Amino acid sequence: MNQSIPVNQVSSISKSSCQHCSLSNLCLPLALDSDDMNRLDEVVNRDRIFNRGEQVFTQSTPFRSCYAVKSGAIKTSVITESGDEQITGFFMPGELVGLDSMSDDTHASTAKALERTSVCEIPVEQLEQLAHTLPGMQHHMFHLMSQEIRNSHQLSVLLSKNTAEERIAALLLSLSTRFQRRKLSPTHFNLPMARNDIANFLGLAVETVSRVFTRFQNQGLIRARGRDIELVDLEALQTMAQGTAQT
Amino acid sequence: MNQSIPVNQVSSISKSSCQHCSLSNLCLPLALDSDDMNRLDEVVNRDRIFNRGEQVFTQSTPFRSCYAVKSGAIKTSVITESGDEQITGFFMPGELVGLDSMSDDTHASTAKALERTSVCEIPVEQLEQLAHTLPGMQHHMFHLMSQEIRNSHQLSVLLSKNTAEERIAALLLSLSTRFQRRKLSPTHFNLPMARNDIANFLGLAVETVSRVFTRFQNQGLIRARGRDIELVDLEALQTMAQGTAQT
DNA sequence: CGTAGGTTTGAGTCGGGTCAAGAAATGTGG
DNA sequence: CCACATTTCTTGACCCGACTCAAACCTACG
Repeated sequence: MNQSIPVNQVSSISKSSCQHCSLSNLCLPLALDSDDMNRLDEVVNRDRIFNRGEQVFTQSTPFRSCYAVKSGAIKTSVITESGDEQITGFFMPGELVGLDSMSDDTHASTAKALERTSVCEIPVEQLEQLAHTLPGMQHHMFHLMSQEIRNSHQLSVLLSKNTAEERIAALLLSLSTRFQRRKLSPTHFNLPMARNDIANFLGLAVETVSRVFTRFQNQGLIRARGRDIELVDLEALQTMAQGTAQT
Repeated sequence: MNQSIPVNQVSSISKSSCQHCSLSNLCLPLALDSDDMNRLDEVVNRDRIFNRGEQVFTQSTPFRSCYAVKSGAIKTSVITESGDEQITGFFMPGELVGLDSMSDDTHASTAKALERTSVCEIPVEQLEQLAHTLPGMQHHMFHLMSQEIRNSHQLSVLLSKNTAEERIAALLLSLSTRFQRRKLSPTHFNLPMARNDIANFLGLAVETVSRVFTRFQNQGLIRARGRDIELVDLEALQTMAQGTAQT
């Protein structure tokens, strides 16, 4: 399904570049002119592929790079001392992973591919260097990081104020808008993550997630067959997710 | 209690500066040499005072500045469409407020003084400018922002994985380490916020917070008289808050 | 085709929310 | 400085949403 994005996967033909990447309007170069973009191109390590379940980076290991998702999907999570995992975010094509680690020299979280995923690796050192030389880049980095803060705050709101149904409605809508941003159908898509991951992310038990999905189905809000999801009644979902800004 | 911090409150005598501020090891200048610090000094608008309950900035209003807390305490919160408030953080002296707004030209949250509070106002425009000229400054900004992301992730973990008791233990310990960082007693301090705020922040009902406080008291973990808190059994609190990184 | 994840459904329990009502603390004005 | 008002905090009784435990059912894939 995600394969419909025309990213440069035919690595042999013509060196790929940020300029020609279909995700450039979502990813880093947003504010850069074509000259600056070439500078960015030089430091990016393209064509890194991870299979489902493989770790892109691991909590507490040295922090070297951020990663921009090209295709596929990634989840990030933190492991608590007591050993259990809390998923802190899902990252789709065009989104930048690893910003939470820029305060330290080790990764603050673990990133794992949810499906076969390709990423661009961007060494931090060069990134900071670049941000220093290009004001637009610095501004964009600030932008992305503060966006990340907001997202996390939104998650907190969700976790502390909303019911299971509201949380799930909100997640579905968030995914919907993100698919739309990539010019894909906002009402019919495949979930990149398992029920388990959804439950973990939203602070629920798997069983609860499952129950809510079937409840939504019975109410005619969605149609779900495994990971294949169709949002039937967007309106209803939106009012249900009420005060929940979409990520 | 907080008055013990020798910040420059006698505004008339000698122009105050970042260099002489007792909080400089917590606040912005961390990575700056004295020359750079002078540059910072020039753009900082000192001596802004807010009384308890006054707003430092308001969600959705134009974003112009970040604020470093000099004395007192601030809470930030986001208001959902459905009208209720979610507190996203408490900020103590030496901490920087407003970083979540750097992605937009309007504030992502509202900041309100919990008690009489003095802050340094730092215009963003100049801040970005400064970060651009001073690599150390840029790095420090990245550091602070990613720290903010981590904190927020920690909050998410707390909200989705921990019981009422664990959440409260974690908050108390977080406050404790922050007092300690300022060379104040880590075991005996005044809560800057009301029970209500604690409840809101931790996703609990006020009643629950109250109950847990008295339970802790009965178990001999703390001694609480209103906002006056004494941590009696740090050990026990720490094991209770187990997999919870201290902010 | 068989095994292992992943997903769904049911039954029972409990942590923490809600509602209600005092008790303290804090503020206000005369 | 005191009487009153208002907010904040505490305690109790009750209830419900979501968790746990348990078991069956898919579906993908070697």
